[in-house]
Amino acid sequence: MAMLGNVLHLSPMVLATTTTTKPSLLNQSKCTKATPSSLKNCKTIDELKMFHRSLTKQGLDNDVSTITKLVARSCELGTRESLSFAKEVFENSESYGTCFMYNSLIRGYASSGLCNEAILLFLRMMNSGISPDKYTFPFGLSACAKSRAKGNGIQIHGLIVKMGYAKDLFVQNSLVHFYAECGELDSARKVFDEMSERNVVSWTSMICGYARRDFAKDAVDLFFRMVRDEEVTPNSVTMVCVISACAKLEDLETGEKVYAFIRNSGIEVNDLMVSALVDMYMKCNAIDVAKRLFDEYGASNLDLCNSMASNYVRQGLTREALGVFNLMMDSGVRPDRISMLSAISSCSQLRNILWGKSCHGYVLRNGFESWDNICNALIDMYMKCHRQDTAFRIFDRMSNKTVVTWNSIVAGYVENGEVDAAWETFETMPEKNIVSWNTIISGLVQGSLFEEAIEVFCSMQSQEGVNADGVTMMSIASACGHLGTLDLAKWIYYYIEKNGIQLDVRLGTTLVDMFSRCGDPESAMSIFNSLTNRDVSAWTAAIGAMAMAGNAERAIELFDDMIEQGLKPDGVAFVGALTACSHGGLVQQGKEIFYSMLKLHGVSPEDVHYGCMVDLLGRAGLLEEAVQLIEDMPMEPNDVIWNSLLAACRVQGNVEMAAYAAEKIQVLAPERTGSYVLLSNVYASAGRWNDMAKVRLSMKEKGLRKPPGTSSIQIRGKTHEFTSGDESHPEMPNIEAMLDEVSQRASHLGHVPDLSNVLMDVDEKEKIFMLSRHSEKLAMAYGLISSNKGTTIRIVKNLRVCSDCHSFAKFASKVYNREIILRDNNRFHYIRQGKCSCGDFCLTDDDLEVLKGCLDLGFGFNYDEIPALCKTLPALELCYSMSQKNLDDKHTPPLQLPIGRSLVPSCDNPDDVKARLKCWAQARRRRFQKGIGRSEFN
DNA sequence: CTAGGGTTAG
Repeated sequence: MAMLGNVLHLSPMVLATTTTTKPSLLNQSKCTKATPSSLKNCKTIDELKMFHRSLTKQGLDNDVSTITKLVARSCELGTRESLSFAKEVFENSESYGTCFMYNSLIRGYASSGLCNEAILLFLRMMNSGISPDKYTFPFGLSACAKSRAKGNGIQIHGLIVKMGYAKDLFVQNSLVHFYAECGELDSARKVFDEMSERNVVSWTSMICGYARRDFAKDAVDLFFRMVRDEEVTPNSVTMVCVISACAKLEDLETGEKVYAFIRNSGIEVNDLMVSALVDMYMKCNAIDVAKRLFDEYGASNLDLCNSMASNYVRQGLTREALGVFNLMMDSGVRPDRISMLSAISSCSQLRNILWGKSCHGYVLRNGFESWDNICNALIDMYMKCHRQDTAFRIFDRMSNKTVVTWNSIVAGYVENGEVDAAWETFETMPEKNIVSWNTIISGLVQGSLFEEAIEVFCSMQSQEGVNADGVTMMSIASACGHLGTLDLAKWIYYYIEKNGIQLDVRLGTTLVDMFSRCGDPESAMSIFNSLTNRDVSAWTAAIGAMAMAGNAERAIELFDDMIEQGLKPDGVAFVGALTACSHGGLVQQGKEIFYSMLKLHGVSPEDVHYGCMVDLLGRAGLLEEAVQLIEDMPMEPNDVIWNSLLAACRVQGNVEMAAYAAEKIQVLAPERTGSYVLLSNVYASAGRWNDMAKVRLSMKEKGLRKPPGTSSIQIRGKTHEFTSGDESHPEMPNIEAMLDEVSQRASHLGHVPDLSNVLMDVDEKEKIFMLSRHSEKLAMAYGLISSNKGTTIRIVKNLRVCSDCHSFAKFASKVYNREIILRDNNRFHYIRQGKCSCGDFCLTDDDLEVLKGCLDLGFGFNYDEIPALCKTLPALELCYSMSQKNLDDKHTPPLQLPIGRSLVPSCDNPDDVKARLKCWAQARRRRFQKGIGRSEFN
């Protein structure tokens, strides 16, 4: 990613020799006599500074060899301060201008991860007329390899050939390493194959190249070729690479073989190898073996601790990770920045802001904040702990500038002779990279701040040098799915294609989910069909898409296909299948799937699965069975389960059971407002106004309020959000006119407003008005007037859509010939031609017979108020056509019967409703037989 | 010259 300008065309200004800066003041009294050999004892930057001071005092500061070692030592410490000091010493001694000095600093910068600076130095050296030696190229290439500066590395390769170093073994080795690191394994292999002579390093570089990319198998193969066929003796570095390849492959067998090889060949097991072995055992899930090794080699090995801790974090064993961390501190090992990454990540997973902050403090005290990955980990931690402001502060302080921008800024400073400023430019906060942006965006998505996430994504677009990757798009697609905006979904898909972002299974799965949540199951399925290597989550997303679209049969087919393909369904997949059954009213299949979970697939049903079953049985009117299931649950039923039962009671109109369920919820989750609202709905439907008032009063006493319902609709890229009774929209007069028109036409078709949806103690007229101003109605009316004729209207609602608005949508779809897709917090409603895909409030053929009779007797009805009878789709259309005919027939106008609240308000038992309706149906048949009545129903 | 462990997603 770091691409500096063309080596040969770099502005000479950048390369201008800089003047000296003054060394910082030091505590002179503490100076001891410095000799080149005492350098080894310098462990801190202060000691190094003291050493330098002492050198200067003794007049030894022009000993090139010592100065170079000092520079190298200082670089090794790897803090900003130490590198700055190294640079200072370097600038002071530049009069010596040796190749050796340059080599040392280039290497220092490269090994500290400051590759851009290293490359700049390399370029500066090339342009200053100092001839490089065979060491300069490897150092320069190492910097290019680390920062993946492919272009610069290729240019250096050109220079190598031009200057006649192409046959040098060391240089060739570096080229192999560079190409492998940049993912150009073919080029690396070409250099490797053409070498006339190879040493361990050549082999190791190539093996490591394979191991680091996704060719771990090739790495292992090459290793065995090296030791068996070529009889080259590996060293510890080779072994570390091979072990890590086994770790990647999660191949314990080969790993153990390699370990045996090490013991037989007498290679000394060093700390790094132990770390690699521990890592390998951890990744192969042999935690106990890893732990044994860890205990054996002790906690004083920093690398080993880091390896152990990071593996614990990866497996979500955060407490164990922090335990390792504490152990380190106890044994006096100072955690480095790699340790801190694990530590911060643990705090982030634990959402422990207190420990997180103390990690941040440690980071600041040690100067680790100059590393981008440390900053990114901190941003993640603060985001997950809901300290968005702090996260953003760190994020904003990170540099926006790319290397190219840096180059020109530095050039400008150098031109004006502002050398300090030029170097300071490199000492700003680390560059914001794609991970930083991804961390912020995903943090916002996880905090349900979806619009904000998309906003940040948009501002990222204007950042030069930062390009969205698969991870970015997963977060953005997830945000889009929550917002339900199809236009955005389409744009996201287009964006991914246009920018050539690799569509792997994970991203593909997110897109399937996104399209299905945006009400476009066709696109969801076409993406699913295009995916190769589908895993269980991909299938689950497709099952969910079909379930949400109301196509339960297809969902179950997919579920069966998945099993047939040999994939093992997991808990989430079962939730998808059971939800499909529940929404499609497939009681028998749902039961079969539920009971097959443990028996056939070895997946223990969790509370969510019981919730699905309660939902399934409840919707089908099998309340007793649902209660029985709850009682048989092996775990304590939670509030979600009771809420499923309560919702079923609402549909079935079972007051007593509703009250029982609500009571349970109020104990388990007193803050759950929805249960009060549902219960008061049940009472209202049953006409038990006193009980309803009591529920509302107790809500008030507890200070609970029904969250405001909001509905949004996108018109020409702009989102319009409505709340209930909201009159702020500029087009309100037109919206109101439209609302009146729809409700008038609906009432002509026999629709009676379902006032039980109004939980207010007001008179009937007021109720009718309040009902007519529900947010989803406002959004629909606005959609009808402001979008083109015949286009689909898409609404997203935060709460569950009320039954009256559901009816309203069906009438509107029929009358205005519009497809309406309504998404609420429960499911999707695809409404076309007066019918809805959701499966609720729809009738079976059997029920239809009953309803025909009902109509025939002159009862108008409210589609949504026929509980227990409502299952299938085609029925609704028939009902519609019947009521249409009813309307046309002057002799049987729609009757205004006491059905506003419920068809049979006093009746708690759905079977009674059914029985009564059946009587009517029989009456109708008798009339037909006598030749009275209308024959078009046959 | 070559080296394990590292941040973001679900």
